Amino acid sequence: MGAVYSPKDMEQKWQKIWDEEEAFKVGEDYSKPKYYALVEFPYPSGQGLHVGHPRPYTALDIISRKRRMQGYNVLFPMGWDAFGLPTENYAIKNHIHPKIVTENNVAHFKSQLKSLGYSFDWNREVNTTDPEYYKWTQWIFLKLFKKGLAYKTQMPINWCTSCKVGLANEEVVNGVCERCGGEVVRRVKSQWMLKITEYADKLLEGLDHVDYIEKVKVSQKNWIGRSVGAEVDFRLDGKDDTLRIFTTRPDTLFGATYMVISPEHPFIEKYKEEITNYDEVAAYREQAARKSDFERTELAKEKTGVVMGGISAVNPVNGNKIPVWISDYVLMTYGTGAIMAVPAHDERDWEFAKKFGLPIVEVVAGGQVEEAAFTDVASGKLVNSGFLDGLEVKDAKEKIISWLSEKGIGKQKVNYKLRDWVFSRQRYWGEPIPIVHCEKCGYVPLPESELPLMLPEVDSYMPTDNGESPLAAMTDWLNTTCPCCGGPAKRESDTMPQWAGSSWYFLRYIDPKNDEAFAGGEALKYWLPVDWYNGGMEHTTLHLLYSRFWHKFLYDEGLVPTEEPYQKRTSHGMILGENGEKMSKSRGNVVNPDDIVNEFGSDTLRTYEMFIGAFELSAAWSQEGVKGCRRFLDRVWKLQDMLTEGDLYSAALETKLHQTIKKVSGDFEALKFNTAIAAMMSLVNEFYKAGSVTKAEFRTLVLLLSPVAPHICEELWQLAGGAGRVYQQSWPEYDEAKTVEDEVEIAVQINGKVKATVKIAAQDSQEEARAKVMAEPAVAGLLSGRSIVKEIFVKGRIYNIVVK
RNA sequence: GCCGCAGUGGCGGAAUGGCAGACGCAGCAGACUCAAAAUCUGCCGAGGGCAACUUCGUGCGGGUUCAAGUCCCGCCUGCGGCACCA
Repeated sequence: MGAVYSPKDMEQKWQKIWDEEEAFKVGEDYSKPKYYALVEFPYPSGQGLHVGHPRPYTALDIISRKRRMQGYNVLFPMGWDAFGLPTENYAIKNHIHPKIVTENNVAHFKSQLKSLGYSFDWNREVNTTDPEYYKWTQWIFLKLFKKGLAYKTQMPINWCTSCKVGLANEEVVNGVCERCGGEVVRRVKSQWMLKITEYADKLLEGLDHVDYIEKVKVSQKNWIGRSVGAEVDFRLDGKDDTLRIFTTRPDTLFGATYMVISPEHPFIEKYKEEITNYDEVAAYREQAARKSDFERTELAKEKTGVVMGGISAVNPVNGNKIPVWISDYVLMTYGTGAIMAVPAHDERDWEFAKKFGLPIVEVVAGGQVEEAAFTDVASGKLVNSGFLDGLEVKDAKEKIISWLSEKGIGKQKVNYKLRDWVFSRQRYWGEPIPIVHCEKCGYVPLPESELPLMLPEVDSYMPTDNGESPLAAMTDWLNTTCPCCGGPAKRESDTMPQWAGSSWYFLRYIDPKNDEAFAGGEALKYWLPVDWYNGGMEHTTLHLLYSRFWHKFLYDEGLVPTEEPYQKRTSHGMILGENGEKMSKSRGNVVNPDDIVNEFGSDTLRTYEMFIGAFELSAAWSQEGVKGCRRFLDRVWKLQDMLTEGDLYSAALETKLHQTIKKVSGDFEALKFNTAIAAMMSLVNEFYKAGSVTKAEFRTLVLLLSPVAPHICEELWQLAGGAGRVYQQSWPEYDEAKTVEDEVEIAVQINGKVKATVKIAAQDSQEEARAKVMAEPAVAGLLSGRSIVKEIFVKGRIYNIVVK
C-alpha cells in the first residue's frame, strides 16, 4: 500500500531537485533544434500573484515541457516588467523608495511562481528596472532618435488629471485613464514621440506572414486603420489659396455641397480678419477646446458647428461656390483636418446637413437620399456627375483620381488611424530619456559610453501639479554639459512609458548577461523568432504592436535577423470569480493561488486551471471543480497499488493507450487542455475498470500527465521504477494503426433515425456491413413491406437506409 | 453603428456534416462504517409507458442534405473590441 498523496512536501522536494539539477537550464548547443516559448512577463504588483496569472504560464509550461521531451532545446524565460505607476504611487504613499518596493514585490512574485513548479530558466531572469537592462532600452531609444524616429513636439496630449501624466491614445479607454479611471483632458505639452506611423504599412503587411489568432490580427488591422482615398485641393473663392481635404469617396465629388474644417484648423487664424462672424467662430473653438475627448464623443449624437462667414470654396469639378463650416466632428489629427461634405452619401455629413439645412445632392443612384445617406458602394451608378455619369463607384474613383492628377489638384492618398506614440511620462519611476537639451545645439543624444543614464537616487519623487516631471526639480542631476559643444545644458526630465522596457525584453532573454550588446548576433540568429507567444488580448494594440514596431526597426538597422519578433500569438481567457464577475477586492470574489497550493497542491491548481474550460474563453472559478481535479490526481496516485510488472501494453488497454497518446499530443498543441485532461481521466477510469495496470501502461500515463502535473509525475515515475527523471524522458509515441478499434458498434438508421446498433469490424466494407445490418432482427422487421431507396454507409460510423 | 466571439442538461463544458451531452461538478441510490467524512459501485436532458420502448430536445424562424449543435439565409440575446478616422 503506497503512502497517502500529500503534495505539499513532495512538491517542494521536486522543486528543490529541479533547481539542484539545473533541470531547465537552457542549452547552449546551437546544433539542436530550438523552441522559444514566451509568456508575458508580469508587472510585480503589491497584491502578489492572482489566479489569472497561472493560466497562460501553465499552458506554455506544458508546451515547453513537452518540447523538451521531444528533443528540443527550449527557451522558456521569466522576468519583471517593473517600472510603472502603481509601484511609484505605493512608494509615495508609504515613503518607501520604488526600488525597494520593486525588490520586495519581485521576491514575493518569484517565490509564488516557484511554488507552482514552472520550468522557467531562472538564470535568464530580466528586470526592466535594472540599469544593466535599461541601459539597452536607452540605447535602442538613441538608435530611434538618430534615425529621426524619436522627436519632440508641442502637441495636445491626453492628460490624466489623477495620475498627472500624459497618456498614449491606446491608454485612454472610454475617455478615461485606462489605469486609474481618472478624467482625461487634452493638454498641450512638449512631448517625446515615436514615429510608429512610419511603420504602419510594415506592421500591417507583416500580419500576413505570422500565425496569430484571427482576432489579434483583426484588432491590429483596425487599429492601424489603413484607408485608401484621395487628397483634393479646393480653391478658396477670390483668393490665391486652397483648402486640402482627404476623402475615401472622391467619386462623390460632384455631390460635395459644403466643406467642414476642424476647430483647430490653421485657416481660422489665417483668415481671422476676413471671417465676418469671427466672434462666433472663436467662441465655438473655445468651447470645443474645453471639451475633453470624453465629452466630445458623449455629445457626438448631436452635431454642432458654425459657418465661416465671408469665406467660400469652389468645387473643382463643377465650379459651384460652397460654404465652409467649422465643426468638431472633423478631427485635426486625421487626414488634413478638413473634409468635403457629401451629405447624400455620408451619414455624418447627412446628419449635419439636415440640422443646418444644407443641400443634399444625390450622385450615386440607388437610395433615398432625403431619407438617409446612401453609402453602399457595391451597387449603384453615378448620376448628376458630368463625365462620371453611368460609371460604377469603383470605376468612378479611378477616373476622378486620374482626372484630378492631370489637373494637378488632387492625387491618391493613403491615411492611417494609427497615431505616433506619445513616449514621455512626467513621472519618476521610468527609464530616463538619454537626451540633453542645449540652447546652442538643440536636442543632443547622450554618447553611448554614458549609458546607462541612471535615475537619480532621491527622497522626493512626487508628481507635480504643473505637469513637469519630478526629475525637473532635481537640479544636480538635471544640469549638465552639452556632449556636443561642452556648454551648459539640461537633461531631459521626462521618463519613458512602461511600454518601453517590454518592447524588447524577449530579445534580452536570448542573451541576458551580455554587456557588449543587447544580445549577441549568434544567439539572436539561433533563437529568433519567438516560436509561440501567449498573452492577454488587452495588449493587442499596446505592447504587441509596440514591440513589433521596435523589432521591425531593429531589423531595418540590421540588428536582429527576423522581420517579425513572434511567429505565433495566442491569447487566454480571463478567470472570473465564482459569481461569474471579474475578480476584484471590492467584489470580494478574489481567489489567492497560495491558498489553493496550500490546501490542494500546485499540481491540482495547474490541472484545474487547464481543465476549467476552453483556453481562449473566460471561465468562472469553482472551488468544487478544484476538488474534482484533486480527486483525479488522488486516483492517479493510487494506481501505484495496482501495478503489475510488464514492459508491454495489455491487449485490453492497448488501443485506449494509443488513442490517448494521440489525443493528448494533439490537444496540447491546439491549446485544448481541457479535453486532453478529460482523455487522461478517461484512461484512468479504464485502468480502474481493468483492475490492474502494467508498469509500461502506467509510465505512459505518467509521461502524458507530466507537463500538466509535473511534481506528482516525477514521484510516480520513480515509484514505477522509471530511470532518471520524467523531464528527461522522450514524449510517448503512438501507432496510428493501433488507435483504431478492431470491432465497433455502429448506428443503423432508417430514414435518418437511429433504430438499432450493430457490432461490425472496423474495417468492414459496405457489403460486409450490410450483411450484418440486415441480419439484425429489428432492422429486418422495420424494412418489411417497404422499398429501399438508398443506402449510405460511413465506415465505422453509421449505416443509413432510406426507405419509402 | 461597425468588427469579432459566444448561446448545448441543475452547473463547467464535449462532439473531422454521421448514435448530442465525452470528461468533470452537483444530485440520487447502494456498498464500506457504530456513525460521519473519505473511498468504491450504479443512476443521472425532458415528456409518456409496468415494461420492451417511444416522442421531443443544442437561443428563434426558414432552407440545403440520406443525415445539421455543426453548412446557408433571416432574426434575438449576451460578452469583448473599435467608434464622428471623412
